[in-house]
Amino acid sequence: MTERNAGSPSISKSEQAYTAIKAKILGGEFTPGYRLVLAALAADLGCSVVPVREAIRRLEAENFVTFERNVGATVAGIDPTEYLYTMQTLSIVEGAATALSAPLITASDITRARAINAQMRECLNNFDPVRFTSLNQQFHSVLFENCPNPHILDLVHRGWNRLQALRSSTFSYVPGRASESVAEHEGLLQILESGAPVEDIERAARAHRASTLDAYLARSTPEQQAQGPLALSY
Amino acid sequence: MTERNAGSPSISKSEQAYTAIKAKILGGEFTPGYRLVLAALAADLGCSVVPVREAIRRLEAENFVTFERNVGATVAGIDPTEYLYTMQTLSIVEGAATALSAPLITASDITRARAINAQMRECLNNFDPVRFTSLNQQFHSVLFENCPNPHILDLVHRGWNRLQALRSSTFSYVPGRASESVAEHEGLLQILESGAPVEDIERAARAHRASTLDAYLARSTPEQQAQGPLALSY
DNA sequence: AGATACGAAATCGTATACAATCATCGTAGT
DNA sequence: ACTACGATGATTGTATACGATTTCGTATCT
Repeated sequence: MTERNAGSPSISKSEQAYTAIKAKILGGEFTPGYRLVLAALAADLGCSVVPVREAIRRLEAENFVTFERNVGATVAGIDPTEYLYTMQTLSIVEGAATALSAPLITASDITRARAINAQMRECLNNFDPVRFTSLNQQFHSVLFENCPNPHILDLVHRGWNRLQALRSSTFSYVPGRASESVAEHEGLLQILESGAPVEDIERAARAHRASTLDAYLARSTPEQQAQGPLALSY
Repeated sequence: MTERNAGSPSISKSEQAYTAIKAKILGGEFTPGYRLVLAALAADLGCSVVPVREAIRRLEAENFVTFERNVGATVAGIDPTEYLYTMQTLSIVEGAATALSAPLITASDITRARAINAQMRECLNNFDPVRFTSLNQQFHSVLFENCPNPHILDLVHRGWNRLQALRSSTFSYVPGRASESVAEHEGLLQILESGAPVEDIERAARAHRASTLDAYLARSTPEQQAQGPLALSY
């Protein structure tokens, strides 16, 4: 038997670099505007610059970094409107993913989601934002992971990643929003159980995200609020 | 004054490679399944393999090619369901982009779109698919280019690119669909002129794409038709 | 003092070289 | 005849080297 990867990498440096840099962006270690210097990253990762370049170009194509010729890469999303745009985009693709998943969802899925939401409710006392966010993602994953269209699912995942990057750097949590969110989750589950038409499910999923955005906007500057019709939930 | 780029490139080989390869994919020269060999591409482009690698990783992040470690890259989308998924995704993001553009659209935009649609109508005799497709893209551009959310706009553009790649390789045009399309365009314009609520506009934009998909499905195999609830237009 | 021109340091861009890995095909053994 | 195995060629993965470009500090001129 040909023993594959006997302790040796089998995972390319390029992949390692991609994962490591992305993790640092998502984790908030590299905040928006941070300058990504090839040589420094390479030294940090213990490899040469070539794999790092590849990783950065990939991250660029995923809109996690911006790149300028002969100048270099910086972590994207320094603009506060970025959060608005990301949330809006996510509301659309997540709404669609949830709607497309709905016909395929099982009773056991619903039970699982409800259990997660119960944990979120418990989590409201001694509020731990990290745990709450993780549970929130798990909850929504149950609702949209059945989506048969891989492209849409991919867009949803990218949106969540992007959101995580923005959250761990610039944007803070809105007090009181967490408990609202838990309540809305229960509403979503009931709509799903009732076998409502997909249109209603999409509308509800969108509205859920839109109200998170509204909660944020309510505390933000008038200029941001005047960004035009951003909600797109009916 | 420092003369910038005096005849010299100023555009990187990496960028050239990216553009060239993407163009060949979109143009149908590299059809789905085509094996992209680094050395061959590099020789073709007159550069070394490093820029080509970067270009390919970027194309991978945009889902134009699939990549396997130590094996290489192949042009993506060989699966016929790919067309369904792409159309569905596009119906969602384009619907949203059109709806978000609607409040910002001007009377002159409408006039311009109507002129383009008139050219499409003329084009129906002596049907030229390439010209028709180009006009079609121009028409829809007018309707969604005002979208204030750059992320969504980017997704729409990617969708159109992806569609073009699929069209120029595997999928053919559905006879008779073109004239239907022109008629639907006029309907869209009237809804926009009437100042209908964004919800209606989004619905109409989705439905327009959905009916193109339906026309395709009507001639395809039963297995594809049984792919589940793909329409998501109400 | 302010603006401009110059130069050095930092950084990116790409070619080349070589190691690592995988696919193919021929050969030996059953 | 068929399968297991090993050599060979093709292709990818990465390091290093060096040229190209930008940036920024400094000196010079007005």
